[in-house]
Amino acid sequence: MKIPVPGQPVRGSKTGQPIMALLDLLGRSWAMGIIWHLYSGPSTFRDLQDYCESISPNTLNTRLKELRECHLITRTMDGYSLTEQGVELFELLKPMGSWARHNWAKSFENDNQK
Amino acid sequence: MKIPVPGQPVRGSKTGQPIMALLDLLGRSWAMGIIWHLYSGPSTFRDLQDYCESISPNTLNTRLKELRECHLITRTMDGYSLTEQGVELFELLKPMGSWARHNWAKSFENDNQK
DNA sequence: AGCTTTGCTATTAAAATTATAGCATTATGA
DNA sequence: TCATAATGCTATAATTTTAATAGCAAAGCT
Repeated sequence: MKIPVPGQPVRGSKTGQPIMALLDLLGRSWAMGIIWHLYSGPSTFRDLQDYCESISPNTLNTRLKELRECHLITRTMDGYSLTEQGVELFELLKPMGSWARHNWAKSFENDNQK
Repeated sequence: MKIPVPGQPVRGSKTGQPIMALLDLLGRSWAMGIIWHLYSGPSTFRDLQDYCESISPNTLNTRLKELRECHLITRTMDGYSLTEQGVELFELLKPMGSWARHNWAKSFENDNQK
């Protein structure tokens, strides 16, 4: 799969609008999960495999490469970790966590009719 | 593909933590793009097809079903549109747009080495 | 009655993801 | 020092998603 770069054609935008490139990148399996997890600290490849219960090593490796080329993660002596930009992005993702818990999840409680 | 419901096993969480269910849902092709687009107003099925340049009708339909079952979009007389929750989620997604443009995209400008 | 728009379904092909095994380093430990 | 374990993967094949394309039924003009 082509790595989405702002300014170049990506899914959703022939001109590669940054937000579309970003959505393309993040909308791949496990991408956001990896970022989410790395915020709590650097992880080894195997840590990530454990965290992402059902990811295959191929996919994990592909995702890591993409995220690295897109400047969101990097390798350190302690394993993979977020770059400054990665942290910035996480900060934007973060509010989704509380919204999911406090608002979104609640709306499923009355889903027993159907 | 199983529709991710908070409280039930999803990719990334056997207990279905809300954020994981949300990331699973949004991390599917075009999901965030659809939400992004619908914020600008209700769209018909065909509008969405045009917007999501390369989506197939099957995938679009699948995604629409998922987003509907997860209370993020709904059908109105004008076509598909965001629910209140969908709007809330968009508001959380929105900052990513300016960050992508003003911060993230900039970091690619010096990527001509390699 | 014909033509268009809309919201799909069906079918097939291509691509992504998973599952599983396993290998080459580099510690670690006895 | 030699075995053992941890790490970061690659290879291969099976499965699942997604895309491409055609087309149809229902509703709305004209």
